Amino acid sequence: MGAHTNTRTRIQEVAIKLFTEQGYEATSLREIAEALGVTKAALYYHFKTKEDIVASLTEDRAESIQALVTWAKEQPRTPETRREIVRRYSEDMTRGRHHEVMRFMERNQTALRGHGKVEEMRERMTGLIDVLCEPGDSPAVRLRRSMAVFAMHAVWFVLIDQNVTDEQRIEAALDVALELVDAPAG
Amino acid sequence: MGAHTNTRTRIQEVAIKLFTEQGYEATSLREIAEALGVTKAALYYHFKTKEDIVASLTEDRAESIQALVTWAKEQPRTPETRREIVRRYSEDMTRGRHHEVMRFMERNQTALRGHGKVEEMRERMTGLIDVLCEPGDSPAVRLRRSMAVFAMHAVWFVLIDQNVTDEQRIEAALDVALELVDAPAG
DNA sequence: GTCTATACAGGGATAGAC
DNA sequence: GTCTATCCCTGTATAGAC
Repeated sequence: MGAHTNTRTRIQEVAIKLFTEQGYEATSLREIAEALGVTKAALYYHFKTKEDIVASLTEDRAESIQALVTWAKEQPRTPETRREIVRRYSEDMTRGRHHEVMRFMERNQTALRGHGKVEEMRERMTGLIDVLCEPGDSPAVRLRRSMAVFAMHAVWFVLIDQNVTDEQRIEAALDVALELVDAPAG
Repeated sequence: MGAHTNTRTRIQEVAIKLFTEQGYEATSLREIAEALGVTKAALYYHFKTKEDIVASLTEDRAESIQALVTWAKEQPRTPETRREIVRRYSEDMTRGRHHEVMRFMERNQTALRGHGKVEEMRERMTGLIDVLCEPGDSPAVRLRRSMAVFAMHAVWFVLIDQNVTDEQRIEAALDVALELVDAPAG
């Protein structure tokens, strides 16, 4: 790992920041380059295209989710399994840049349409919702399970201007998500 | 109301469709014009800028939300008031293009940064969450209330490939949202 | 590994004819 | 009310020097 490793990482950091704040399409490679004090051409040395930067950002995340889904498929579909999926997912979100990546994807959904790696991630997310549901579940139950997962993303970008620690976020998300994956009261 | 009224409406219809499907930035005025069989310049007769098209789309929606928030502020902050807010919001979403507008906004959040009318709507949404909360509420409760509102949006764009009727969607959203605005069990 | 310079396409927007 | 023609800007991407 030479000096280029550092530059590559710095590009990723600045890119995810700007993509999230200003939008993917609204952020030009020139802006990213300027924020780093390099030129556009330097970026093209590290990433073949703009899309490639996004791909590099989502790869880790996709693997994590896939590992969880694979594990979940080997378990019985019980309430306790669902709770364990939620716990593992929540814990996973605290690692690396995972919640930043999810935020970036939530906020740029349409702009990322058709990007190979992004579509792949979308499919994995659908797989995750699926293992939280059974074929006969009502729309309300399916919605509840989707909201459980979304709550674990959303907690990282709602509750702004409140001063909330990371620990409080994790606790709040778990609380809400666990409630939502339990059978509806009734 | 001359023939231009029709064209204006058709522009809005095509615009919201393409903005939602492909993304706001990814959709050019040329595309919208071609889909309508007119030219870019024709669009500029009806709307001063691209941003203006978005503004025209969000105006009705912003007024609706504001009316609800104004009403809510005059009520006591009781569980029953929260439930009534949810019922009214849910009902409102079934009118006009409201849920299409929300979907469009959800999917293009960053791209719409800084657009006057869009920021205005964002503030109104924050106001809505606020009337569902009290100052001392925990992060978990605030998250729960945010998720209640989001569930009423999300139900219109999750649960795809299931064949779900509009009535079923409304029922499911109400079910989940009402649960989420009630005090946490505990 | 990073630069300058440049090609090339496509965007939003305007002027003025019909 | 809609057209053609055009301006100007910014985007992605590449070639080739250092």
